Amino acid sequence: MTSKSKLSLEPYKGTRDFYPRDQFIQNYIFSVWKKVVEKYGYLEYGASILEESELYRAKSGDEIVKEQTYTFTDRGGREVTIRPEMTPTVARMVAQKRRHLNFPLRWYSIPNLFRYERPQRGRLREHWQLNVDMFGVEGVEADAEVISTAYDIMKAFGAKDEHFEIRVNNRRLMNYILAEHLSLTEEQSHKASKLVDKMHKMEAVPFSKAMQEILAEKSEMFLKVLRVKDVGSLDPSILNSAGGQELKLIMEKLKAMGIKNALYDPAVVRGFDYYTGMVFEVYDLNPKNNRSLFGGGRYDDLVGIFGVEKITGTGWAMGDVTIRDFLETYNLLPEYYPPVGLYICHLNNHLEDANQLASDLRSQGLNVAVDLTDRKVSAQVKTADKENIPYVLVVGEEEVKTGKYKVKSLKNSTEHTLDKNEIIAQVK
RNA sequence: GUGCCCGUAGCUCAAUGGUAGAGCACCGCUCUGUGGCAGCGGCUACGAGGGUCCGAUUCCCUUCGGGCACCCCA
Repeated sequence: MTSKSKLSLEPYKGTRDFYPRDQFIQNYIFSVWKKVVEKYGYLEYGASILEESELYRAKSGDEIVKEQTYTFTDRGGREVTIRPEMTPTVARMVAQKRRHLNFPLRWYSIPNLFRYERPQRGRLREHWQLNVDMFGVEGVEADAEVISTAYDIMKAFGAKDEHFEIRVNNRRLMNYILAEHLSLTEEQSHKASKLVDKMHKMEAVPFSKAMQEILAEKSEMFLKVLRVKDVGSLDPSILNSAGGQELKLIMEKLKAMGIKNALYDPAVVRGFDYYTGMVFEVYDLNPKNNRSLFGGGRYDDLVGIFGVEKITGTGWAMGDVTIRDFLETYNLLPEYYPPVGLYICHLNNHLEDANQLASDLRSQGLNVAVDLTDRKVSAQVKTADKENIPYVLVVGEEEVKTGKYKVKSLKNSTEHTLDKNEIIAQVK
């Protein structure tokens, strides 16, 4: 305890410190998220980071809770898990108050989530994630709307259609293809799905070969289905299945909404079992960084795990780490600026005057910081410059006498002599 | 959880089995009423522990940290 040098300066493994410039970016990302989803009428909710471990076991199984979450026993003997995702929590909240909530529900949240695993690019132990969900609408209109919110957020960040792609599929359709069209066993379906998930990462030949090993004589038939790029070109029996019709409708709606970079992709599977209908993933199209950014889908049976009547849901989630990487890649992050509009420097014996002026300006709604050091003026101004503060002025004998201040813009080096009211107009 | 690669100053890098240097950044001065430019000066490092060796930043092991791939994907 006495050894000061032993204390680490690093943040805990897989977590980040947010210095003001990092927090600025974080706030920017959050503000874009909020602005867009609130435009669609989504309401913000929140919850504790702690949940009973049982909640995740019911959904994901013992293995995942044990090996990939922060789980501990509290002093009352309860098993507790720090939330690794928000969906079980929101499903719980919806189930609990289902009689008092006004469906359809449009809800969003920006929780921080924790998972215990080895950190790597795009995947840390703590991250923040926008969760957008709609409950109580069974039709594909809800699916199309949630995809549309995802699209609008990408556009609000300044992404162009050619930067990303929305790949859409449907679980019901996939199940039809596997179980009805190909009449596969459970095991074959499972293995084939896992393989399909890797389709875009593999070369065509090894992929076909691997599929052959799983499906034998049926593999060619499946590979043919996987090659279909346009919903309309699907085998009529597939297209006419319930899942096929859903997919067709969603694609039409997205097109009607003016979303041009959405397309059918039979390779979109998504890891979790709880998806029951539409699934989608947003892909980064940068050749150097070709990967899934985020995604979501329809989960009509999830609320039912609480033993209540069926409440349908559809939604998606996007993490701050991956979107930040994406925005950096495309140079879409905003330039840093502090909330301070004016930095007041002062000469000897005029600190009181500087504080008085600051106080007056603050009461008029300006964000003003006073340099409280007795350093020379050049050092004070330099501080303002390094902090990206747009305006600076110096309080001295002359200013106090005349009530006029030389306000300098540090951006373009112009200087104007202004009184208080003029300062307010200028800096605001 | 598995495999491979990496760890020198705040950052990006260099040299070396005989304890290390640059650029940028930072602090100060030139410049006691105004930042950016320039000059001068200053600060800061071999991730940690152990082994081999007369001697280790360099070689070996462990550990911690980082990167990539796999696993998993919430």
